Amino acid sequence: MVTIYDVAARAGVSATTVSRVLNGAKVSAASERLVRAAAAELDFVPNRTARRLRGQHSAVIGLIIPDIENPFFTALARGVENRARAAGYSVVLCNTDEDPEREATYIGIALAEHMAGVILAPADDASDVSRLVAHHRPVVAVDRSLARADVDAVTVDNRAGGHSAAESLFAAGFTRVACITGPSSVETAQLRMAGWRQAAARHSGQGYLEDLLRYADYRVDGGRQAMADLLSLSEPPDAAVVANNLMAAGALDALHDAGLTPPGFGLAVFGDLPFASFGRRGIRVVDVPARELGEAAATLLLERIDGDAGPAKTVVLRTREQR
Amino acid sequence: MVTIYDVAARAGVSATTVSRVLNGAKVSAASERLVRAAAAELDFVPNRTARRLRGQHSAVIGLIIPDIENPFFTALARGVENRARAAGYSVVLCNTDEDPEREATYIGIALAEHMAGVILAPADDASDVSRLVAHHRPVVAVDRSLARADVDAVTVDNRAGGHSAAESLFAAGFTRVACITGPSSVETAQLRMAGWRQAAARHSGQGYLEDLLRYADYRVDGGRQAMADLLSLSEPPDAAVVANNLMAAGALDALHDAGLTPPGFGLAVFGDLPFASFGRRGIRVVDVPARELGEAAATLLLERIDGDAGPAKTVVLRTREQR
DNA sequence: GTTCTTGACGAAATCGATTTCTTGGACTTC
DNA sequence: GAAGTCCAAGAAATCGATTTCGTCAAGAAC
Repeated sequence: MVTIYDVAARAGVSATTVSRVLNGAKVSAASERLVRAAAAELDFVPNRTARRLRGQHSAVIGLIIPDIENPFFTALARGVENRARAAGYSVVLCNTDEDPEREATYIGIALAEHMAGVILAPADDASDVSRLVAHHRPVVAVDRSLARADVDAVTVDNRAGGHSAAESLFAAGFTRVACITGPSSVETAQLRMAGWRQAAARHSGQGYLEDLLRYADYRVDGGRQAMADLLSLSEPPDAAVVANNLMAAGALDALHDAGLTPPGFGLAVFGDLPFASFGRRGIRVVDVPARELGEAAATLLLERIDGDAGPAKTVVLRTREQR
Repeated sequence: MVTIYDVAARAGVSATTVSRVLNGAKVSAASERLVRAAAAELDFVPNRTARRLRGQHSAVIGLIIPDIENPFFTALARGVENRARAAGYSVVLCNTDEDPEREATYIGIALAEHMAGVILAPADDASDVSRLVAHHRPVVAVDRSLARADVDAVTVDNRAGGHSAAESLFAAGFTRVACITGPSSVETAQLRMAGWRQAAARHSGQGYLEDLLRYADYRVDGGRQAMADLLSLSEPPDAAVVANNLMAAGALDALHDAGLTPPGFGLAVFGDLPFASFGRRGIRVVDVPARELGEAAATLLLERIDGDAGPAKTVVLRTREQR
């Protein structure tokens, strides 16, 4: 292992001088040349661990997401990374698999690693960031807010999105518009459903509302089963609002099995279906700006890292209906 | 910041004893109780930075991938993570966007952070891991091998996969089987194409081979354009082997525009098309075991970290044709 | 010529946990 | 009861970079 002492010895100066060269402090041109030459010859790599121990800060941001295989979260990660990189920070991605225990583990790691801050897409309402808050480590919640903690958050207007999705299906002439939403313990699932419910109640009264509502799990298989179940009703729906991209893939599969396809059967989906443009024709997509969510969260976090101590903010981004 | 000295003072013991309790060394039951109580009361979190500086090793594995939005690589990441977690390591995901410069930056970070090892899905043939090798840091290449470096690698039998994909299309009665492959500078693109070429030459002579071969960029738009281009030939193909999942999504789109769909038009694809099962019907998928690739790479890396100093190995996983 | 300023640079303290080396007391053994 | 053994636990060194403080010499000011 090459240390600054090795470099110093080789250059015939002190470790202090080497450190100064590395960090751009004032040093004579001659010393600087000697040090740079010695560092290059020895292929010296400064030890970040030592630097961090001394400096007490880390230039690393932790990003904790529930499902790395969901394109929504990878797009979000991309947004975080873009913004963080521009500010000189690296991003460490942690995948919890929707498991609160793994989430807690990663929060512990973020603490112990002295990461500059954490962006968390909470697994569910029970997510506990109190340890981060107690240690004054900046936190931003993204996608879902944390009801129980007073931290910054970035979300989208889920209710409005659900409402306009349902409205546009009614406007297109569909009359029995169902809803497949996520787990009832998840905020986004509740809000998107609430938007649908409001539109559906207006257009067709309270009558069939509960019949056409299904809570699933935000996964492909859950969407498939929910749609199959809806189609088996004696009076099946002729359209549906689906609350996320994965369930929509499953729902499409179930429709296909029943010989139905959009736009014959009306379908409005929260979030894009990447790599599926060929199968997406005729579907109404409520665009959830994943990358922008990530960018906004990173911006908030960087402000906190820079010392902003104001009260917690929530940023709400607009959803937009495509086609 | 709470340190072990604070805990020690509170418990009325020395820092040494606190450290021993934390690391499971022999300590009297009474001391252990005191220390644990004090640590809990103070919400003590051991500083990993200090621990790492002293211990000289980090329990963090770097995983460098070219495109975090490609499900192939996220599945691979999942495999790495599973294996690494089981062995007590954390995984840090780094996304290079196919940019060799960003790749070099992350390799530098891996060095400076003293990560235990690095798993690299190389951006292209020019990837330079010589700095890692020079510092004796374990490296495993995955998906693509590194011709110029003598390091462990995990790949799939790309040539055999390309061959059997083409063969199965011929066997199904198609006669003009095209190939859309990746950049000519990328090993997997060359090998998959070579497998197709071998089968195509046998079934139909050398005649039209070059007419039906297109080099694209492993991205959705590239696949769309290549397929559109092939379909505009005076004698268009009736089937195609597509060398990765993203290009296949684009190709399907182009087919759809031309009013063609599998299985009427034969399509064999390397890699799965997640979230697109509804549109995948009739497509032959050459299953690239992404997760298993990641697991195998992690296994190799962990062996190296544990001190295995044998000569470089290459592990080749079998592809499997689905349906 | 003496005092003051300025600038370059080195010695040593520091960050927090681990580890080696010691110490002191309890317990055996003959 | 003296010598030897064992064990818990503390003092201090250690990891590698940064930073404070101090030194020394060259040039400025009077």
